[in-house]
Amino acid sequence: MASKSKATITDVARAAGVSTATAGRVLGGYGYTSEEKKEQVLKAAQHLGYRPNALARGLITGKTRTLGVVAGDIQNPFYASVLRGISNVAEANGFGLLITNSDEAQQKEVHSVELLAQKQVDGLIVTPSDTRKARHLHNLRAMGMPLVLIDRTVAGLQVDRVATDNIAAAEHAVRHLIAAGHRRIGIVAELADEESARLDMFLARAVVGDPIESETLYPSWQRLLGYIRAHRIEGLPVDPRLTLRAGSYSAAAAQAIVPRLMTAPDPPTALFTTDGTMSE
DNA sequence: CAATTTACCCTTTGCACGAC
DNA sequence: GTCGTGCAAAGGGTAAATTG
Repeated sequence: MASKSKATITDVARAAGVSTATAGRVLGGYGYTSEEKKEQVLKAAQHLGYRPNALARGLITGKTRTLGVVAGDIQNPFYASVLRGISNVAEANGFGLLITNSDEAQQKEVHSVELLAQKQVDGLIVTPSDTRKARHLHNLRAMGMPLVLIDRTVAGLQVDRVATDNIAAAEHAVRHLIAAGHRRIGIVAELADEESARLDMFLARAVVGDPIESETLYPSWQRLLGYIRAHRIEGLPVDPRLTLRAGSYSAAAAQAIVPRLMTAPDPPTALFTTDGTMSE
């Protein structure tokens, strides 16, 4: 009798001889209940194999106790460790997680956000794939959806963000290399070819020390900026020929491009990469 | 036949009432 | 006044029933 269709609060209430309200108060842990009824209800629930219906609960409370996460690529070790942390905190607070990949493509990110919003998540954690325009994220805020950005920011979007100071970190790392005696330090960056013109302009400005709006730069550009600033601080020239554009953050992309630099005349004595996966 | 209304899904919660 | 309990409504969307 207990197995056919799933037991509801009504079934438990009937078996325990109480109202659905009382059964609900025991099972949901809200309101007042006597020890006696509590025992009866729990016993009946156990016997019937009752499992709360989160859909119905969410319908009336307006909460799902579920968070949505849009990661770039969960196979990337960076996202894996970020997700691990999110998962730990969510679980400790009684929240579930819905995780999607954007593959760093905004179209997929928009699709993911829409899907998670339809699933009625209570909040979203997103690594925005485009730091300059993100209408869908602005819309989320306008509709009151709690939103936290990871790793990157979006121009004009006032929300909390968890990120590292990429510029300072890169600057620190490169100065460390300089202090160790290196004078020609190569940099392998994710930078794609189609951004080539913008990058050249960016490089030129950074090298002469123009103030740069660095908040909305991609992390790899921020690290490049840190690399350049370290040179400026230490009074070393930046040789553009030492800047390699891998086009992606994969180890394979780095492997394909680094030998060209190392076999050229006057090769670098140290290498700095803008992404952890490339240094493998 | 299309258009509109009703009935449900399952749980939580406001309200009323009785007991202490 | 506080606690314990039950009734009934509500919540968003849709399938089913009813209306014109």
